Amino acid sequence: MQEITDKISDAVIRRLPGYYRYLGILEADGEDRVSSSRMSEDLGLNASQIRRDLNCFGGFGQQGYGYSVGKLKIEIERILGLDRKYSVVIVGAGNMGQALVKYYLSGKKAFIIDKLFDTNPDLVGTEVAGVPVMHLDELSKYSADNPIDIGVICTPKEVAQVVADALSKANVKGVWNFAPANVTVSANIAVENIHLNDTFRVTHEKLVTRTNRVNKLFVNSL
Amino acid sequence: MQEITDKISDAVIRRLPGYYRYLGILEADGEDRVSSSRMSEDLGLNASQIRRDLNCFGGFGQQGYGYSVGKLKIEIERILGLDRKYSVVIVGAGNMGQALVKYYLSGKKAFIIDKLFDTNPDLVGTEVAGVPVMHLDELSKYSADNPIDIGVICTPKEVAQVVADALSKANVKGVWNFAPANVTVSANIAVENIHLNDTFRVTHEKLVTRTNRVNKLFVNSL
DNA sequence: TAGATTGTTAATCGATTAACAATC
DNA sequence: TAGATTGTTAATCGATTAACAATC
Repeated sequence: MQEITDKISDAVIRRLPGYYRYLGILEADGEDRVSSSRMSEDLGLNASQIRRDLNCFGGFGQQGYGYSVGKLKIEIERILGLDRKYSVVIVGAGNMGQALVKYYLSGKKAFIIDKLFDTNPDLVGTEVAGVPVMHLDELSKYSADNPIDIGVICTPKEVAQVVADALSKANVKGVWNFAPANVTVSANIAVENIHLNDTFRVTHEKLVTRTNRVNKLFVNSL
Repeated sequence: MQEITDKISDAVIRRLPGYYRYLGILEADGEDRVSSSRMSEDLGLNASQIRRDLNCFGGFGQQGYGYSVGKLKIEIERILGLDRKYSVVIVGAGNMGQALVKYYLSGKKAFIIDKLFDTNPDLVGTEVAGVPVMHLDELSKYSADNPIDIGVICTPKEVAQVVADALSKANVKGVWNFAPANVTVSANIAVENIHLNDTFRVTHEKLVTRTNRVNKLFVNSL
């Protein structure tokens, strides 16, 4: 495994998924190579910045040629850890849990959704897109036999922390929390509080700000 | 309306929702005042940075006292534009659309979800948490009589751009796109491509990186 | 080879932090 | 008033951009 150094900044890491998505589009279009200046145009980023970003992880490019789309995509996939497989369980088989299964995580080969967990008797025993829904009480027993990499919380916020504790006991290695409340776990578990709510707020602020630059009338009428 | 200047950086704006959420918690706990040093401890940010952030918008604090929780919360609410009301329609009444209605946008007084739109005959004519589901073909007529501030795309990615075009024609002022594909609209409409997928990737990268700092064994075993 | 484009250094720009005078 | 804490300036730090030598 490649040594992950602390010197790669969050600013760089935040841009990687965008590069990855872009390279996927190029690949689908049958493009073999891409230069930093082409990427710069398409992504609206400075070409120097792109070269510098990609160089954080090693020299993927070739002078006079540019970058190989396929090779670069594979490298970024590796950096993002998407070349591995992760066992995922989702707690909460409501709309958000189901949306993740059917819509956002389906077809992502890195993330294998093994089980959904819920307490609703109408849902326990059913399947969502082929993924069985078990009762939350069975999580502990299940995890004893089936190591879980990532536990996803898609419950109402009132029970988010309780579920986080249950996931901790189930020895998950990371937690993605989609409930609109912060949860805490012990320091050896990675946790990401996603706060979709904040997205709305930031989004909206961006809306006002960005629009303001374009057309002041619009802001005032909004 | 307060003049929105261009000099407020994205870095500051990204922190505002966190301040807002934190102040809500303090308020619920019955706290009247808070100092930048207390916020610094609780939020893990530098106290200077917090004071500087809050000062971008005017002097909300008082020397020797700190900040009034209630007043500061109202100020940030105003800055984020959450003191207004926005007419929202959601296109796509599947799991993600329903999750937004029932789970993430319910109880947010700034965002009024007027209608859901879908093409599925099983859904058209039903209600989701009291919000009627109309056929997408009716969007144009509906919007002629009912101005829409924000159109939300919760469809499969294959139709995201078509829906974005329909929303443009319906004269929405902003678009939130939850489909995992970029959509483009004319420059006078604000668009936010949310890319929940990227959240997973970044999240996961953070997971690996952060954990690496804590416990190298963990990374290697993951 | 000549042209193109990277990798990388140096310059710039912006954001964070420290320090402290202002002031409640 | 004295103590506390902001608002703000100055110092530091880090990220972005420009420029160009290295090199394919």
